[in-house]
Amino acid sequence: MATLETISSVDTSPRHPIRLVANRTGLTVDLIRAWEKRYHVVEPARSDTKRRLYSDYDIERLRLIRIAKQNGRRLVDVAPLTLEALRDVVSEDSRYEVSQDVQAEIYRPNWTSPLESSESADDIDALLFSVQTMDQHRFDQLLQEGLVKQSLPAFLQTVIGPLLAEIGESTRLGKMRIAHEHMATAHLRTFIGALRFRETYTGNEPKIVITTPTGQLHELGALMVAALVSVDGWLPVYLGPNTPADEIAACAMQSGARAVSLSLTYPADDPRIPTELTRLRSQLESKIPVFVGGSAASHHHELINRLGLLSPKSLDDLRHSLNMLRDNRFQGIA
Amino acid sequence: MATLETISSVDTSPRHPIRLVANRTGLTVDLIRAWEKRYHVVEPARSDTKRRLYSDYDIERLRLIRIAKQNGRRLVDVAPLTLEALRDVVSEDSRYEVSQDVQAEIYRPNWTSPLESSESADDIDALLFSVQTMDQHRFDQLLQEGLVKQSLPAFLQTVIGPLLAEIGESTRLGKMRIAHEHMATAHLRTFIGALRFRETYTGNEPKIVITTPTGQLHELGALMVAALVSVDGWLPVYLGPNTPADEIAACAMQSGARAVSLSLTYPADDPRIPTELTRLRSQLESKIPVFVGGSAASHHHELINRLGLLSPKSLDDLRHSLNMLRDNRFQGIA
DNA sequence: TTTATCTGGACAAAACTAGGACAAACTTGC
DNA sequence: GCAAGTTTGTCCTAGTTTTGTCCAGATAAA
Repeated sequence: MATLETISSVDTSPRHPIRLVANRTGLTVDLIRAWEKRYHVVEPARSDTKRRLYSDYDIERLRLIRIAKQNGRRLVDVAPLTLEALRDVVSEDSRYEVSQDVQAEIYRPNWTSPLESSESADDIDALLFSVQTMDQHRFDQLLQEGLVKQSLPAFLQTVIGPLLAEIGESTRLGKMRIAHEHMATAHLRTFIGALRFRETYTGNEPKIVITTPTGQLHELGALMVAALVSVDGWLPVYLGPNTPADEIAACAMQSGARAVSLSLTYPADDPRIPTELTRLRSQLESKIPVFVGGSAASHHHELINRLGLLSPKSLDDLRHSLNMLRDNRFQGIA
Repeated sequence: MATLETISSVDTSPRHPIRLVANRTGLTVDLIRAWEKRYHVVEPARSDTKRRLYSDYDIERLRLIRIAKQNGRRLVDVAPLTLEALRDVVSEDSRYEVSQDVQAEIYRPNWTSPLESSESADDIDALLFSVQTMDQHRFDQLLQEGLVKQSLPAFLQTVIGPLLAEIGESTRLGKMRIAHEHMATAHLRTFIGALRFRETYTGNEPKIVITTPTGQLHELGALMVAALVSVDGWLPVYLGPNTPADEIAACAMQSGARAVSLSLTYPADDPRIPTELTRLRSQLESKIPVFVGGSAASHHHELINRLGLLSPKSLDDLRHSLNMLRDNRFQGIA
């Protein structure tokens, strides 16, 4: 539960000086102050000597407002919005289309006393049921609702991850048809892919190449990573599944990426994996870390260590390492 | 903020400044004002300082009028129309927007001949350039802009189709890296997948199962079909690529689909295709037509005829057949 | 000491508004 | 086929609002 708390909401503890906020958001120091003066865009806490101290929440709001302005919004209109409302606005605008967002209250049934621990479990059951009845519309609806209820990282970890595991298991045991699995996978591909549009783009984000190596055809894990890291201010260079090592390296070079993330799921013992990982590591600058995740990563534990690749224990672990790297506090292999 | 109402009707609350409207519709600020001055095309609300504030309804009208104009309509004629009337006009025009023979060529790209010149050639060049420079943000932006300029069917046929052919060709000739192709494919997968959300859902739509058979891993063609048919009031049951025949049939049965559409692209001569198509046809009710499209469909011409499958000559041909089927005027094999 | 941040105000650039001018493209009438 | 009229996109001017940048003097941090 403690870990869930830390990832389910944006940190509101005030600690960042204005200079850092300016660097992180791409705004000038003067402008941040002017916005505060005129529209109370953010009202940072103060140190005992009146220095402004911004929280992660403030920074995220400023980044979103910058994007909203770029999209043609007026400061007056966006300044009073909450973080969630801002996300919606930016998401809607950057897609140039009617928002697909659904207000959770309308569809949320009258659960007067939901059990805390099983709340996500109920969601997953409902999702599984909609898959088995091939009710696509309900499936999409449930995904949207689930996302409204919690933050994106929490949603991916508590709903999407377990859902994928359940669907895979059910199909393997014959409780569900391959057709059901296909439908769910296709919809999740669309859904998670669209999540990246919710996030902001300033042009200053550090880049990370995300893909799966040759032979690995399942891309949902990689796509989840892409959605996840964009929350933390990275720009994912997403290449889809099944990318040869040479191409990954070339892409990292051309795009100037600061990291590479691979996802291994199935088949776990593909004989091409050692070759590909070795080639990738040798062709990449050594200062660029390679993260290897996914359910099949543990099958290659020894190889990963030998090559000096990184194998985060969880999505949270990956996020943490990337945050360190982004802020130039990365220490390499733990 | 978008609520559920947005799904069935368009929001009329005024909140968008003119710059944002210009961004979304592709019109210039001057032009929007000129249209208002001359024909009262839209009469936006005003802020307390006389700034124009447009509603979603206004934006949708402007977007449709832009398309109608591009199709040769005069402003005087379309300016007074309601949103619904405009939709009808645009939908009717889009049927004749592209000449039949050009469509056939594009839908079934000839990999050895270069792209024919068209109005969209500049757009495609810009898209190709953004792929080669790995400028993902620009790529997405260009896709959005392209979609604003014309109707969805026309956009898929004049931009997306040729773009895919061009990328494939460039990669084959070594002018482009595999990494570039991967990035473009991944983004297009997200983009086209998200298009289906634009359409409305009443629950009464006839369903069509859309997928690719075992061995066919490229799903973009199938996904384009899914986006396309939803414009004409079908509900696509999209299964992603690589679905076994038994599963397609089971899915069609469970969902009560009235048609099945398959896309064949690569490899064109996969030995599993005859078996799979035969199995599918034998397991499906005979009244359910199976459409087989994609660049590799012509390699199986004889097989398709023998099994009584349908091979539309173009995306427009497919749309036409489906419209007939939807209205119960379908005559079977042409 | 030097550098960074603070407040409050000044100023200028950018964006918007209204009204009108103009040329290119298109239509109509002969 | 040509001239006259109409339609339409773009541009201009001048006044207002909104927004970004800069400055001065004071205080705090490195």
